[in-house]
Amino acid sequence: MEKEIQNGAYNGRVMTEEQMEILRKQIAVYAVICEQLVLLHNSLSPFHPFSSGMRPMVGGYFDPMGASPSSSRISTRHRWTPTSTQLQILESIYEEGSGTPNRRRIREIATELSEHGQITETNVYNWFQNRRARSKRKQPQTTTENGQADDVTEERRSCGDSGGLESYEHILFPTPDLGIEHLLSIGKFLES
Amino acid sequence: MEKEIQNGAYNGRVMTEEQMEILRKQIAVYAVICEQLVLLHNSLSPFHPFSSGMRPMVGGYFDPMGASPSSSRISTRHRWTPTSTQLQILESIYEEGSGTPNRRRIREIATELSEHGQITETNVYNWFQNRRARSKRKQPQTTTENGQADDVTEERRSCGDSGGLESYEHILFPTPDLGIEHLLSIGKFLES
DNA sequence: GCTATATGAATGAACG
DNA sequence: CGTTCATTCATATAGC
Repeated sequence: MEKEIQNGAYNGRVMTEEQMEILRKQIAVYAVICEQLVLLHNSLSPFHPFSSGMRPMVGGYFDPMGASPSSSRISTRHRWTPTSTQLQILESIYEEGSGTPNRRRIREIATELSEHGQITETNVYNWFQNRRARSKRKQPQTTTENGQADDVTEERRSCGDSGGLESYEHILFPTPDLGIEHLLSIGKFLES
Repeated sequence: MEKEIQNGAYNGRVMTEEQMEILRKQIAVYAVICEQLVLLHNSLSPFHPFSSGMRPMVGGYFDPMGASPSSSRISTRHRWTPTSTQLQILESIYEEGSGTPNRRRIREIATELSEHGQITETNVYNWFQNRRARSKRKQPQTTTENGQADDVTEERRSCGDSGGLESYEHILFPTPDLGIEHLLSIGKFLES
């Protein structure tokens, strides 16, 4: 079974995939920020806390997306997946022994593969990187085959209590001083 | 995490009443925005909703401010990961355009950042190198043969028509490139 | 439904 | 400095 959403050649939506991804990320960010801000707000303003209206998850507010028409499958395709054709080409190139595709080569490959589906140079780059790393890790048993081969394979998994947002953790304030009025207008818009 | 704000515990904080009011308003606005955004997020990403246990405890490898000091807890991490505070500083320094930090500058930065978490000069050096390299590679991402990188000034890439979302576009697409990451950093910053 | 695995993507560190 | 490696995170798919 293939991915339901495939490469390009489809739209009718007013947002591109990239835009959707940006939207999703920002939403996630704001959601995280909010949690902290509500706490902060309540600690600063004990007289009129937000808790009363702050019941987003359990509903009871007003169902926003319930009746939305286009809410069926908003396509959460964020991760590129090579098509079978692309994979074949990639594999064959990988096996050619040109272990290290240069930047030019990457570009060539990307250009070639773009005829078989949506792809970017970054995708190609990542694919080769991952391919190589994976091969190395899976088959370190060339020389030290028997005996002690299987030491730690999958062990660090236990510590993975990540909050899920680590990879975005690099930056600072979007604008030095985000105007309150601006934010307030947004807030009011959201309320209605 | 606990809020020890409340009365009397002013640790030399210097905020005027006006500033406090501004802060409160911004918090309130963000809280409202968030409420909606959490809903939106859940509708867009049914696989990992924020609803239940939403633990934004992201880079919790070790406590930055030493609330839980000492002990051998911190020895499990091999790769340095900048804390949110460190990242903010690094980003701001990077954006200052100071270009190539000298050894001396590196040392200064490292010294400053060491107050916000474990860091070495090598970390700082690597960070700047990677940051620059990454930025450079980001440009040829566009497959369009537009050529000539569009200079990033203050131009907003508002994509005009976007259904019922046009009112959001100031916040949803603040900058074409590093919008999300900035925002996320705030989220992390607020955690501490 | 849940967890387990595969794999694309992010990023710190190292190499030349 | 540019490129590459190693580790980890994120998520889509599969198996229980």
